[in-house]
Parts: sequence; structure tokens; C-alpha cells
Amino acid sequence: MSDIRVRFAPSPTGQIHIGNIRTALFNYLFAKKNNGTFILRVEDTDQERSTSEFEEVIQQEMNWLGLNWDEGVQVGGDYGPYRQMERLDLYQEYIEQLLEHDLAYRCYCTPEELEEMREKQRKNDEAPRYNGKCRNLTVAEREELEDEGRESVVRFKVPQQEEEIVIDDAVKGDVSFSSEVIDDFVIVKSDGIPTYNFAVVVDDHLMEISHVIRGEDHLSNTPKQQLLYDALEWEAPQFAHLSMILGSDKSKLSKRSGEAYVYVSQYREKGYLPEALINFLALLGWSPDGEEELFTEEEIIEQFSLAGVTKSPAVFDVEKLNWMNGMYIRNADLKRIVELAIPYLEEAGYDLEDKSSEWIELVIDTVRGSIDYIAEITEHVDLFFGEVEYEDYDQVVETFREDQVDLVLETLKEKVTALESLTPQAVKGMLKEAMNELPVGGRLFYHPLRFALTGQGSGPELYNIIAILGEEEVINRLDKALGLI
RNA sequence: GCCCCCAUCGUCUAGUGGCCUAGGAUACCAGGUUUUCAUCCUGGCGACAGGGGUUCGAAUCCCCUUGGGGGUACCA
Repeated sequence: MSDIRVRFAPSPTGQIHIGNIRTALFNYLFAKKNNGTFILRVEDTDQERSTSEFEEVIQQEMNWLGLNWDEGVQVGGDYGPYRQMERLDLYQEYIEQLLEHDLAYRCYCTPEELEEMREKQRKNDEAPRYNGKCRNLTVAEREELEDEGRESVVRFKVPQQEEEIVIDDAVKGDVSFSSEVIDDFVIVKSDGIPTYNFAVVVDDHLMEISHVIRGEDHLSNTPKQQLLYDALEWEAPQFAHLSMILGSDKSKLSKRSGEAYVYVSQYREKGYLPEALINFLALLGWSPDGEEELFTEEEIIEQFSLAGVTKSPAVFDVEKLNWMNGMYIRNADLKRIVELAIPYLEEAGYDLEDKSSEWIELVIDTVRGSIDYIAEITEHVDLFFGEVEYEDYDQVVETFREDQVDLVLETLKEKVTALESLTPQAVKGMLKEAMNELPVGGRLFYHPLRFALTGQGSGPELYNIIAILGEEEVINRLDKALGLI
């Protein structure tokens, strides 16, 4: 193992977002590529919203995608604990250090007072920021406020004189901020729990994180964190901010904007294959050297580098994911697809009890070519169950009544009966033979046959359909058609 | 409002001053695979946001404008 250490640090406050999992993926790829350590840390300091159920969901989805972490919750490691709420005493030491060195101070302003202050600033077209009211409280003043029973938070004392804070970002380049736009931000809440900005810094330092790869939404937090690193006299890790993933309307991909697929669970439930999702997500904001686009995880790891990460945000294109997932479905091991598909078929009410596994495999192999994700399979198998239903009765009957069609159907009945076993290969040969013997062209041969057997004008290959239906059902359906002439 | 980031086909992207009359993928359209849908193959449509510079030469460097995104919490 090299000394490359990266972490994915979600907060368990909801379903895991597809953009978040991409961040996890990039961390994972970077760690694997560099023979480093991939850590899962849970940032659960928001007690209002964090739940252990969501923490479990995060782990489940990561497991499903194969984003296995080397260190962190569940698996442990030498830098634990890996849940921030279990690290409270660790933060305490540094809070005290900051307080003692006059790099932080207690603030007694109430949320209402702060809101009022911001309101006033906004009205005057000023940037809403803490006005430093409690920054230089005397001991006496502090005691008075405490005697009032006021709760306090701890704020970081942002250096008074203006300075340029430059962040060296591996994907964005140098990004600079003026310390003037940063106000004295809260590092410990009134309940004694540290805020995100403080906890990340302490954790990343203590866990010896070498690269912080995270979403661009954290870029504006980075100068605050840099200030904290400076105050604690620690060296900051290498930062790398990944641009956001947008919805089709180019706004942030979110449930609110009406996007259908925002959470990882939704993709899993629709029957997207994990390797397809990995492949697709990797190409969203990163590109390899060549022009290939279909990669195994190993190939992606082999080629991955932060230098290939794009600066601009990317729209999540479900159409392309669908194409890619379809490719994976078609190329995957049939037995695996069968296993994945069966629950969807049962859920849709298809009775598979008395079907042989060979039959089920043939059905799924026949229709897998036309689906983008496994859940779609239920829309393609109806013709193999129950009775034929004519989609457009009038058109079907009209077709049956065309010249020579009765002969076509009769001939087929005979040939199907004569055939020893209805394997796709045998049927394929038989169809060709019949087609050549009959005095009709392709249109009058295949079309009525398709209508008779499936009730529809289009569908999978006929020879597969016949093999699946079996002799008895084929004869039934042909008889039904014949009866309408 | 203020701060930060970003800007090549509809979408994902290649492109780091001459290899660019801008390449690939997807989507779309057309033809082919002795019927159709899908698959597959072939071909086609389709972009450097706008304006100024710098340079012999700019998609590539600089500035402005515009547009989009993020942040502006005792959320992370």
C-alpha cells in the first residue's frame, strides 16, 4: 500500500444520490489506481436528520456497486472510530486548543438575533455575514450572558487583516478567495457537536487523508477549512473538486426537478447492472485516452487519473446509460440475467411454476436484445403466456384473409407437427424450407404467421417464438387463425 | 446582492497555438442484415456562446459580456 489515502464521507440523511455515488466511485478508482486506501467515514453530526437506516442504505448501495472500502465503518481500521458522533472527544481537544490560543471564541447570539442581523444586511444590500458582536467580549460580559442562561456556540476567529487564500485544486487549478468574504463561522454548535467544516478538518488530518476528492459544492467551504488547517498548524491535503451532475434541464439533478432517477436505489430497482452504472458514471466527468467507451472496472482503474477529470458540469443522459446498460445485458452471462429477471416476471404476475429452466432461459434470451434494463422485460413476454390476443383485430383478420394465407398456415401446421423437436435451430431451418416451397413472398409468409402466433405486428425472431410456444400452443394459435378465414 | 467555478454537436466528450474544412460515443435520420420491432453493419445530420485583443497563425492564451452551476446556516 502506498500512502495514498482517500475517503468518501457521506452524511446519512437520506437516500444516496447518484452524484454522491459518483464521488465515491472517483475516490475508489483513485485509491485502486494508486494502490491506496479507500475509507468510508460517516458524517453524522447533523443529529436532526441523520439516521442509522440511511447509513445502512449507503453501505448497501456501495456494496451493490462493488465499491468496497478498505477502512471505515463495518470493516474498522487503525484510524477509527469512523463515525463522527463517536469521535466527539477527539474534537474537544482541538476546540480547547483554539480557544486557548485565542483563535476561536464563544458566541452567545441567539438564532433569532442572527436572523435579524442577516435580514438587516440583506436589506442594505450587504453580504449576510456574522458581525463579530461576541468576538471581543470581556470576561465580565461573558459571565453576564452566561448568567442569563444563554447557550453558546464556538466561532472561529478569521484573521483580521485581509489575505489571499489560495487553494491548489487538482481539477480546478489554483482557486483564490479573499479572507474578507469569510465571516467568523461556527465550529461548535450549541449542543456541543462540531460543525462539518471543523470536523472534516480534524478527521482528514487525523486519518492522514492525502487527497480530498469531493463535490464542487464544497469548493466554497475549502478556504474556511484551509484557515483551520493553518490555525492548527497542519498541512492541508491535496484537494480535488468534482463538478456537479445536472438534470436534463441543466439544473441540479434532484427529485424536485422531476427527474425520474436521482437515487442509486432507483437504478438498482429498475434493473440496471452495477458494472454498467460504474462504466457510465466513470465517463461522466472523466475520459480516458482512447475512443473506447465500454470498459471493465479493471480497465477503468488502469486508466484512471485526476488529470482526465473534466472541469465542467455534466448532464446525466439516461438515454446513453440505457444504451450502455443494454449492451451489458446482451453480453452478460445468460444465467445471471435469468436470475435477475425472474423476480420481475413473478412480480408482474407471470406464473413460472410449471416452466422448465430451459424454457425460461430461452424466453429471456429471446427478449433480452430489446430491453434497456431488466424491469422492461415484463413488457416483452406477454405473448408467451396465456392465449393470443390480437392487438388490432381488424387488421389481423384482414391479413389472414389475403390470398394463399390459409395455405401458409396449413403448411406450417403440418411442418410443425412433423418436426421431431422444436429447437430454435430446427425451426429456423423448417421456416426457410417452408418459405421456399410455398408460392408466396416474405411478406405474405412471415407477416400472417407473426400475427397468428403473437397477435402483434412485430416482436422477436419467429423461430424462437415457435420454439418457446411449443407444438401444442403453436397448433392452437394457427387453428384459431384458420378459423377466422 | 456578494464570492467561487464552468462554457466544443441535443447529450457525454477528444482537443493544452499550426496535425481541425474540429475526432469519438449516444440520440436522431436513411440504407442494408431475403417481413416487422430490437440487435448488428454502413452512411448522414449536427458544435468551438458573443465581442474585443495577443500572434504570421487561436477551439486552444488574455479581457469584457452573456449564459449555466455552486456557495452565502448552530446542513453536510
